[in-house]
Amino acid sequence: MAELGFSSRQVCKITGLSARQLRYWQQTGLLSPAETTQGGHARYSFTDLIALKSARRLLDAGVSLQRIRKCLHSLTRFLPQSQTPLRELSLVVTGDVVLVLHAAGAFDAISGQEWVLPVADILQEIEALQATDTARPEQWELFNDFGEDSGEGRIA
Amino acid sequence: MAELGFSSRQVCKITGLSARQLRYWQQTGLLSPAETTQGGHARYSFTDLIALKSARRLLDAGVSLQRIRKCLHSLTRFLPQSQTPLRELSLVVTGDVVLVLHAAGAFDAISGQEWVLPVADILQEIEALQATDTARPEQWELFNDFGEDSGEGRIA
DNA sequence: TTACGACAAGAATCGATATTTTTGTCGCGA
DNA sequence: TCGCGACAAAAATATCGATTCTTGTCGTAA
Repeated sequence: MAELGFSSRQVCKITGLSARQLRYWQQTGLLSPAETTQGGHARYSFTDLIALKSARRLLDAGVSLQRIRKCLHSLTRFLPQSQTPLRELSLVVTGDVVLVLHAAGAFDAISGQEWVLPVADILQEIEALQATDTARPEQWELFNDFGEDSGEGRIA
Repeated sequence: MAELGFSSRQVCKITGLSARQLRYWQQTGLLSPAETTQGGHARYSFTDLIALKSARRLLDAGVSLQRIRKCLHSLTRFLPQSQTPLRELSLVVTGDVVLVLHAAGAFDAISGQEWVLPVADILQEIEALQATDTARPEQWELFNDFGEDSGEGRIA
């Protein structure tokens, strides 16, 4: 039976999560232990550990459980699991958003929208629109030329 | 005088912004035309165009003007302009956050915090903690094994 | 045409409160 | 020891009204 997996105690130690959390997450269907002994004791798999540890990280990064659920739920829609080896993903987290970075771009884990503004490309875009005209771009100055707290934000 | 720059009309055409917006943005100090004719007419530089076009994109991506201001303001703190050639940046935008992607990671344009979870690394972490034990990791399944709308989000 | 001033509709933000979630703690029984 | 049920504190979310911010539109003047 020792081969069955990790006990909740072990999981707590490894993941840093509390037993209460494991129980609640199981109740709410976020993650149930891979197996259960006849006695009704949890046995978490190694895979479970990875999931739990990641969830823990998201929590630490300020993502609420609810948001984690949404993200997980959405990700299955946008990531045909066969396609991208999920182990190679990077999750970029801010208080409000979980972005998934893969090969080329990035997208919001909840909406699935892609939102990358390649700043450099904008130059070409403008040049394309105005093949004429004399002024030539010197530098990208969107974020330059204004002091610390001189006022609100100024572009240029 | 034609060399001075772009007229507001031209800018509107190129950027897709309205004249009203240009005026307001100038009033609020977000972006003023590089120069002004004696007659008091705006002359935007090419650099201005880039800034405006980027701002437009951010708006389109759902970022409010106020947020754009904050981002711009914060970015100057976190990006010593000499350091990173801003033209090489990518801005990743979601409804609430503007992330700046540079070389290695990503960070929130407002807080400046870095937030990347390299999913793959978590495996090693666990392995390090548990050099023993029999269960071996098969795959990253944090986002697998739950149907479309079978319930809330389930990890595994 | 270009800019300005003024008014108004539409958005976004802010604050305070109510509601729901998540987690800690305790005692009980297997 | 492990899990369960129950209660309560803490956290997150939702809601609603009051402000404030953006932008469109119009009329006027240079």
